[in-house]
Amino acid sequence: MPELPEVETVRSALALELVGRHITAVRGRSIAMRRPLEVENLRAVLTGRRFGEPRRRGKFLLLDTAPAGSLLIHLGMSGIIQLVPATAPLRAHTHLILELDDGCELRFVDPRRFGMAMWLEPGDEAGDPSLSALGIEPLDPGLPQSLPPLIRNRRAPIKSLLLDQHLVAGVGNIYAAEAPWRTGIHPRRAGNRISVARLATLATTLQEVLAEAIAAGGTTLRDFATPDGNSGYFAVSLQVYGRQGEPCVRCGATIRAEAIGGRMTAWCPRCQR
DNA sequence: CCAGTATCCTGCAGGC
DNA sequence: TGCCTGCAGGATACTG
Repeated sequence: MPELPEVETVRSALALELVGRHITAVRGRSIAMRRPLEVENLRAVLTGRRFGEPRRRGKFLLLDTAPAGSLLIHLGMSGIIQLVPATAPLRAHTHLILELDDGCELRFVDPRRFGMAMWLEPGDEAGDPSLSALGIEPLDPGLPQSLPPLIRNRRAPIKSLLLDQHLVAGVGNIYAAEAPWRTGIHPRRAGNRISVARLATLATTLQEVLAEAIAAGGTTLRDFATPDGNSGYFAVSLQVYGRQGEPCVRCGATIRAEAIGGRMTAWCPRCQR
């Protein structure tokens, strides 16, 4: 379940190793994913192209190529990108393989198929429904300013609002639990019942958590067997997520968990209000 | 417009 | 041990 930090870690790893590589062949099998994986189309358009600097928008990865155009990738919740020698054993559920001019392969693996990989023409980026609807980048320095007005008139639980990619792009279930815990805000608290000052603090805290996770990921990730999926969530200690039944590391109360907006959410009943 | 729920898919945990 | 059930999770379509 890659969130923004994992995607950013993949991006920076690819920035080191993928830029300048030519795509010599494209293999795979067209299957249904979040958006249909169309291998024929990808082969036609990608073969012979050269990778440029990879970008990230929310949890989307944009692998720009020359001449213009991008491979748009979302890792869903079980997606993995591997940059490995062509001789490396194939993992199960490897849906797309790009052969490169240096004997390596860029592989897209995704057992649960919640992810996607599709071609994006140069002009299509603004018109793409997924990308154009995305909200603010959480790491944008302006977040503490721009987040409060978006939350203040909403009645949904803050946890659900943080997950809404139209508001902030890239926050997933883990950090939507961690940031409120750090700030002492109850995940069920309605957006319009949180003061502007607290929302600004929440925004700053969110940025801190994400930054720590990215920093930790950068050190975790050495080869580009990239987020190994299993390598788990960066060493960044998750302090509430998944800790239901255990003592709160801040106050000792027992961490609770319930579904909020259909997503499992853990919180401390004592220090989150 | 907004809030809440069902849906896709597989791996894994838990129960018997 | 092994089978079966149920659940997790991101984005989105849909319902009220």
